[in-house]
Amino acid sequence: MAATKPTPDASRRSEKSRRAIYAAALELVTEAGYARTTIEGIAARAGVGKQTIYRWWSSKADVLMEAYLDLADQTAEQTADQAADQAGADPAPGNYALPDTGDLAADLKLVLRATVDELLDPRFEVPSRALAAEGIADAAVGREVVAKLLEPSLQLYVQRLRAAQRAGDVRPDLDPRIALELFVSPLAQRWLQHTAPISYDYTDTLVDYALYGLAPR
Amino acid sequence: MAATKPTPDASRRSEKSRRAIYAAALELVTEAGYARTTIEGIAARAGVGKQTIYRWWSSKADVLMEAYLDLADQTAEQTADQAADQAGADPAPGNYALPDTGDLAADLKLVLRATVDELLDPRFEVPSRALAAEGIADAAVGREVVAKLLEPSLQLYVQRLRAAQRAGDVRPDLDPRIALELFVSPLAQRWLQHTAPISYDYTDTLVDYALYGLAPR
Amino acid sequence: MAATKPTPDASRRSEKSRRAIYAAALELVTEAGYARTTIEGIAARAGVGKQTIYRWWSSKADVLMEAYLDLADQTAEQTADQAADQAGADPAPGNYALPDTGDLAADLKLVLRATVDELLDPRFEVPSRALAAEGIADAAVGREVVAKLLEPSLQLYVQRLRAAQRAGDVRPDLDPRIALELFVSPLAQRWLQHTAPISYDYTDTLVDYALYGLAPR
Amino acid sequence: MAATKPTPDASRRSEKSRRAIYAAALELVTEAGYARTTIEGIAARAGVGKQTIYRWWSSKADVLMEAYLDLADQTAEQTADQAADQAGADPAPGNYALPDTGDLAADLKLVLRATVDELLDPRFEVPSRALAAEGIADAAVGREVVAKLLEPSLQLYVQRLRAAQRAGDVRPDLDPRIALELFVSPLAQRWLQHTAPISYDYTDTLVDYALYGLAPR
DNA sequence: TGATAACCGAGACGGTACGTCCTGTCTTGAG
DNA sequence: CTCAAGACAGGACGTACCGTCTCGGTTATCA
Repeated sequence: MAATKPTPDASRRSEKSRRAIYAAALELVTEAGYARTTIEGIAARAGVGKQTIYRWWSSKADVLMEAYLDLADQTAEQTADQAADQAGADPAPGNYALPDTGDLAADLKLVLRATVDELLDPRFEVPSRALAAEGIADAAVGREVVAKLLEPSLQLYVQRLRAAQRAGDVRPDLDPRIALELFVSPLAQRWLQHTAPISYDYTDTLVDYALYGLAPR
Repeated sequence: MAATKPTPDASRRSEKSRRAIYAAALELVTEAGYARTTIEGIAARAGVGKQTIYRWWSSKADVLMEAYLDLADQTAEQTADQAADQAGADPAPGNYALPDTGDLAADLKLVLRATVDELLDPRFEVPSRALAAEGIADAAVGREVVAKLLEPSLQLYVQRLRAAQRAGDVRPDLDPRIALELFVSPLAQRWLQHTAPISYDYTDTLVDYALYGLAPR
Repeated sequence: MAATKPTPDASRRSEKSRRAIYAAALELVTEAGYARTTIEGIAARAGVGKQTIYRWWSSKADVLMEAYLDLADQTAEQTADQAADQAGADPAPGNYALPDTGDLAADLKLVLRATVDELLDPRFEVPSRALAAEGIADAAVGREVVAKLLEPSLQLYVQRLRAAQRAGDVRPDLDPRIALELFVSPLAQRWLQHTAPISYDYTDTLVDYALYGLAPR
Repeated sequence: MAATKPTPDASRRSEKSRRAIYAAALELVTEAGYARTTIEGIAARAGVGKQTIYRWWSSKADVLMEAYLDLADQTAEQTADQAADQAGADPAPGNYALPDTGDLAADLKLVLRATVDELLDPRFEVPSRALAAEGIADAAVGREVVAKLLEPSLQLYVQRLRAAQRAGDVRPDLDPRIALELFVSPLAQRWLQHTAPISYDYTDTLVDYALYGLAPR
């Protein structure tokens, strides 16, 4: 509630500058990597004074976070528009739920395949990997990354697993927040740390292993 | 193998400086964090010329990597010595295998509980998290981190799971390298990204879920 | 004469703002020095928008110049009022002439002693020194300073010396504009450049040296 | 004596950088003026890191002061060399005394004419005016300017006037330090403040007025 | 008696320079 | 040759002001 700094007046903010800064930040991170991207460089590329960046963002990570969220929002909107063109009215912003066809394994495989696509799309990969790395190194950034990028997606899995529990497809006693990690975390770790390549086959296998366990039946 | 630079003469290297640099690097990373740790700072704290660092290491991450490996080796040696005092001669450096009591679930839970202890020990946590973050941001560092810190540990799980397959405790058709991720990666992600707290209960649960699957039997 | 910019309408100018800007400028210059006085600082102290300053003045030096002239006018008015209270009506603004008692040496010593007083009065010293310095550095400012602050005073000496020439107290062939510099410039230089302290004794000595020369008679 | 900062090691100082900085500072001040000359600009023009300037000098004025002193020394050396070529051995650095031909007026006029030449030489005029202005605005700089540039020259006049007093050409009771100001300060003020042009005629007149006084004989 | 045009406070904006910090290279003198 | 020490060219940091601009909000004539 309380203002800590001279509090800039958001209503007079330059929309043009904001968009130019987002674009410059994403371009530079993609071209040169996060470490070689500088506030000065973003300002220069965006044709903006440095102070305009420092006025509205607290750090390089903060700029990139918002730029990435903006990119994700716009992309989601486009995807939704295309889907709406095909399937009828659905003006909802944000993806609110995982598919539920009744076949849990198939639904999870579908979603994870889409995640693989996204993780391998260079427009998303470079900035989101940079944000993840910065979030690991800096706890404050980490909280933001988890709260705004990671946890919302994970909650969709929680909901889908709860539905599966109600349908009798998942043991009723287990914790969905832990269960989802069995197939999500392995993918995340392979992608983040390059421990091994990721593919549709791999995520399909993860779902099978997780649903039916490692021990023989 | 091949030397690219004027090749420093390793036989004349100052052992004292090397140890002082390791100590300074670990102290500074723990005190101030990786980002605020600088080569100049390490040199000053170690009472060493900057060139001595640049002569033997290629980057801040490289210094910290070796310092951390050295710390881990020394700690492992001490642990081994204590174990040897109790159980007889065992001069082997490095832990070569996971325990195999015949009870796979119990063995995995034991090892994961030890991992939790290590991940929460501040002497290890700060530098290894820094290395992980740097490894995500910088692919070259990432390869080193995976090859020297991560993969060796994972291979121990592969071996234990193969033994379990031979014993009939794990389905014979599944890939151990993927299987191990069901309980290792969730722990890794929670620790790396602070998505949720880690505990003995949590790792025990992971083992149960992974071995017996999410679907009802 | 001709206006180059959108020509502000002087009749609608805010008198309150003008006075607040003068006060703020003089205060800040006195407190912090000319270099650390900024347009933003003056605006903030005066509770005025920056544009109000840029609308009416062309530079920091310009603001200070007017503020100083205003201060000098007001002070002269007060002095004149006091004198008028004692000696009868004299509503004239500005001091029009040096005293002429018939004793040139005494008159000059009196005026120079008053000048010493003014040069050592902190309310005048700081801003006028700042203006002098800026006038030396910047030729445009210099012209203003000389025309508005310096030359008017010097002309009073010219007039008094001309009277002395007519009275036979000064050689008739010499140039009064040069002659006055013999006692005025030394005082100016000592004050401006702190080459040596200034005092009544010093200015008295200057008058004696200048009137009667260095060579023996 | 006591070191206040990490004290750079002067013996390892780069002579090349020092000379490049002097040259760049003088060039920029002459081309663009003191106010538009920046430390960054000097560093860039000299092909030098900014830190190299901040390591050895405390301010822009300090750089320019040393650069100007260096220029003056070198010029004096060249002049002395030329004089020595004509008149025999005279390896003395610095001009130690004013000429003394026995004719005080002639000697003073000669020296003041040389001063006029120097004050109008653009290589000297721009930087020395800048230093004078900065010295008026900033007391610390002012002390340096007076001690290193101004007072040494004035002391030469003191010596010449003392000799004249011994020779009976100047009244024995007067203070040479004040006396010299009668012809030096007017020239200084005209030059500094552009109150009027300076010329040989003008300085000749000053000497005459000062020696023989304003009052009729 | 509104309209309309200015000045006004406020402050965001594109820029420039500041003085500091650190990088990775190079140089010096001691061992 | 290594080493401690640290000067060097370079470049990014985050801050402070510059001078311009735009935004509502008062005035203060004119229609």
